[in-house]
Amino acid sequence: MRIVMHIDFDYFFAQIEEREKPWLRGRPVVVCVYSGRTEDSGAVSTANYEARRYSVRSGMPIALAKKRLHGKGGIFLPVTHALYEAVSEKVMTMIKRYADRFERIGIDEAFIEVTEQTEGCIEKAGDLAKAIKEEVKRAENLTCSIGVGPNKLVAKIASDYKKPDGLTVVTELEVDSFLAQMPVSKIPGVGRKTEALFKQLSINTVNDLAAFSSGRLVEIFGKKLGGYFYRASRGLDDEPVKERGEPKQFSRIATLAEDTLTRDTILKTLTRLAENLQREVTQQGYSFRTIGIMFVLDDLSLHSRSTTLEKPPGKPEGMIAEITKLLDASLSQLDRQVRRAGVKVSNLERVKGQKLMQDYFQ
DNA sequence: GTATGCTTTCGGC
DNA sequence: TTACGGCCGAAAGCATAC
Repeated sequence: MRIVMHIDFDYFFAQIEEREKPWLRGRPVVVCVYSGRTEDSGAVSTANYEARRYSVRSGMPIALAKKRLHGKGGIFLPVTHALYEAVSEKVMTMIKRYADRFERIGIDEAFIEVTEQTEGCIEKAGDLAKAIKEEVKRAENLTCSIGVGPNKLVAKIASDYKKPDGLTVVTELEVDSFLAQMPVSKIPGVGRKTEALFKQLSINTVNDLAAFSSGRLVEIFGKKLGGYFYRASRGLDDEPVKERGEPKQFSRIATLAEDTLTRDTILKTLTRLAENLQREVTQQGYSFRTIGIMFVLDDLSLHSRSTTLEKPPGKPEGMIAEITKLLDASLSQLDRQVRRAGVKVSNLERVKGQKLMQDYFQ
């Protein structure tokens, strides 16, 4: 049997800010992405648990978070992404040393497979999880929550079970009873929409879901997703823990000073983003064949359009020319004003002769 | 009928 | 009363090739 661990750092950005500024401890701390449009426009990235007590959540408008924390001594800070990246790099390197295999999921999460070094012994895995938590606390003064289970699915649900600073170990024998009474929304991939659909079908708990036949689920959700739900409700999952490969896309998006449909205004922003993006992608040693633009309209709906070229655009001007074409094609279709504009490149290929970043550290 | 590739949308962090 | 980021990967939806 496999043993997999999911490690999730608690309110990562806000925790790092607290660590850097200890006087913030005990107060509601809200880390924000300010869009620059008005004083408070933007969204909440992360909030610490004091702020969450007042129902401040990731993704909510900053103005709403301020309202919820009115008179509560809330601290609002802008994101300092370079700092979080640097901290992430350190803790991930630390965690990797404990792993047979390591898979980083975003900036503050990772799966590790530990089957071999624990010889499949779940008690050893629990001790290992404790050791990881202690080292992370000692070396970086950060807490995390860890779930241990027979696969990625169970480990992920387990890490969410007790937080912050939690540790939940689920043995193979315990999987069914652990999952049975969970709300279906705890299953990764079940978001607001799927949850609502489940509710219509009187599926509220994982147990309810497990009572559905595989055929019925496939009918409703299709072969892939239906099959996934069928297996997930039984705690079954054989996704391997695998190193993250090469990146698949790069993008930049920005909020415009005001909603608009003026071609020139939008093109200026797209051009700036494209130049910035191209610099980054080139520096990282990639070329790209697919170029896309995307818009968030004034009702927050999404619109995007992309094109794939025969070969990578040689110079920035080539990229800008494509973006201009895409913009003109889009503008004739848009019936709402543009709030945010972005550029995306994909279909990446490593440029030969380019040194990998990691080669510099040998 | 199935595999493959491209574009657009969705959802997580 | 309303309020609203910046990324990423993957799914969905579609067309085409075999």
